[in-house]
Amino acid sequence: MATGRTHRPATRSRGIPEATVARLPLYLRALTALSERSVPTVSSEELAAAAGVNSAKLRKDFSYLGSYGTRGVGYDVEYLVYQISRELGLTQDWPVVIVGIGNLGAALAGYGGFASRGFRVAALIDADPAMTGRPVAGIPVQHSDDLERIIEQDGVSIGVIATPAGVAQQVCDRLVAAGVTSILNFAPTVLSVPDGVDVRKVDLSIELQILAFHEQRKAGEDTGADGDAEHTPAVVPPAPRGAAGTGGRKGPDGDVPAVMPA
Amino acid sequence: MATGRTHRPATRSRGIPEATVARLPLYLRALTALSERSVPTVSSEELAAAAGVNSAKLRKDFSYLGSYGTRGVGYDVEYLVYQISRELGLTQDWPVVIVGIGNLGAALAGYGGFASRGFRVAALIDADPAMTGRPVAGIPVQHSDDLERIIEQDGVSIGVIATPAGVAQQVCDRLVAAGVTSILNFAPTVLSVPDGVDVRKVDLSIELQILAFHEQRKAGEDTGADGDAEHTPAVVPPAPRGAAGTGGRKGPDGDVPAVMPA
DNA sequence: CCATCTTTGTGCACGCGTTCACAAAGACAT
DNA sequence: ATGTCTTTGTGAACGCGTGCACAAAGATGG
Repeated sequence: MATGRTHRPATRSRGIPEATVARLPLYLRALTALSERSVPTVSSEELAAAAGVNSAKLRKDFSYLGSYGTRGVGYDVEYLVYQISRELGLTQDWPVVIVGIGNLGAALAGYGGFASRGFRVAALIDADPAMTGRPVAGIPVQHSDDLERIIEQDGVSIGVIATPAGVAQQVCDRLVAAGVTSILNFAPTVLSVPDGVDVRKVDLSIELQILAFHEQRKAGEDTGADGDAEHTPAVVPPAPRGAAGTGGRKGPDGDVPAVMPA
Repeated sequence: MATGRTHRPATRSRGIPEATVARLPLYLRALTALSERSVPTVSSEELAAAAGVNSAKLRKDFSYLGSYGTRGVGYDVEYLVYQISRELGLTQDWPVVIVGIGNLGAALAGYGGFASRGFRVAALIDADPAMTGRPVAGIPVQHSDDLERIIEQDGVSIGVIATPAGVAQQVCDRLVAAGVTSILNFAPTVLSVPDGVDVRKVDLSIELQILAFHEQRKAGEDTGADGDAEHTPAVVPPAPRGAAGTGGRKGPDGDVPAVMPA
């Protein structure tokens, strides 16, 4: 997955393991699909297959929520949808603000998956005055000067940061100061936040780099060439020290405006 | 984090733990920033702070790559940048195709972080004939009929899926059949792929749901109200069974075109 | 050349997460 | 009512990842 976990030291909230919490949305999605097909019950085996996990893991996950299954039959789909939704807090309305309406911010604003799960885009915020008032995905963009007012007025507790990396920390600080306690960060930076605030990050570049690693390994196995070569001893290591080698100008990252971290 | 790991059973490629691989891009980013500021060396303590991790963890991570540090001094920034880049396979060019040029696909196409790390957008592909030929982020969109030809011709091994969920598996199958062995999936579906193919997924909706869970927990602790209520015994469970309760029509998800999974 | 001080590299212990494997629970048929 | 068969729920073992704490390595100063 492209998700970065937070520093949260595995606080095991309310006895439900973090790993389990991360899978609940997966089960919920699979169950919702079954529900729409009017399937009354599922076995752990079937549901696990649909969610792409091990059936034993799924049963253990559900056991943390309580005993909602019937032996010899399986789980009642509708009931389970309700229980998981409640557990995840999706039975209530969550107003969300998106800060940074560039390519990515706009794409996120137009995402249909928000409303379907109790998330409501309360506001779009951007620092560019030229954007102010312009409707994106049907919602008028507001200027970042009004950030605090918007947060407090609408009681927003979840913020999405889709700004350039350079301003992400500032935006984060303002969000937190205004009362936001959960942040989804798309900017390529490590955000520092006070205790009690959750941060999750989504980083396209990191995902690609991880894929590249495995891809390289696959290729290396075939050729046997450089794949398992010992760390090249001393030959041709790039000029150690000296003036910043690469390019000189600030790299394409460093404050990427658009999508994800580098 | 918004990243979903694959089913890969912790294959520990080449002796480097998967968890370490996932952090290397983080270190690399921090090191690149230092390099641009012409900082010659860093201690594990400093670098760890910049990357947002524990210093012991960082040292252990680096120990898997070899002994690149100097006791009493720290790590040579340039040298480490080179070593990590090489380890991640970023010293070579990785052509990437993006399939599904909707809001998200377009945002991804315009992402500057690609080129900076050896990733090159080789092609944008969409099934809508109206899109064909239209330039997005300076690259003309090609029709999905040509998918196989493009993959083989450019030797593409990494594919990004940003299509609606409904067609994601088909697209995935075609990509794999054409030779792609690494996939980054933004569609809200569990993709099944043959052995040897890596899949990572990015799912906005899941991230938000995880945040909502913790958010609810925080709120529950304060009021003490519903926060720790036992799973409501038998009262008011939503109509178990019966015609698909919710709406009837296919939900807003199910084949979300835009951004991420539900 | 020796002493001191800094910082790496790692052995070890601990805890979370995963998986196996099975007993218990209940549906269903007779 | 009883037996059989299916499927859950979970105890226990295992493995990975994390973090502590320290010895070894090397720089630096006298």
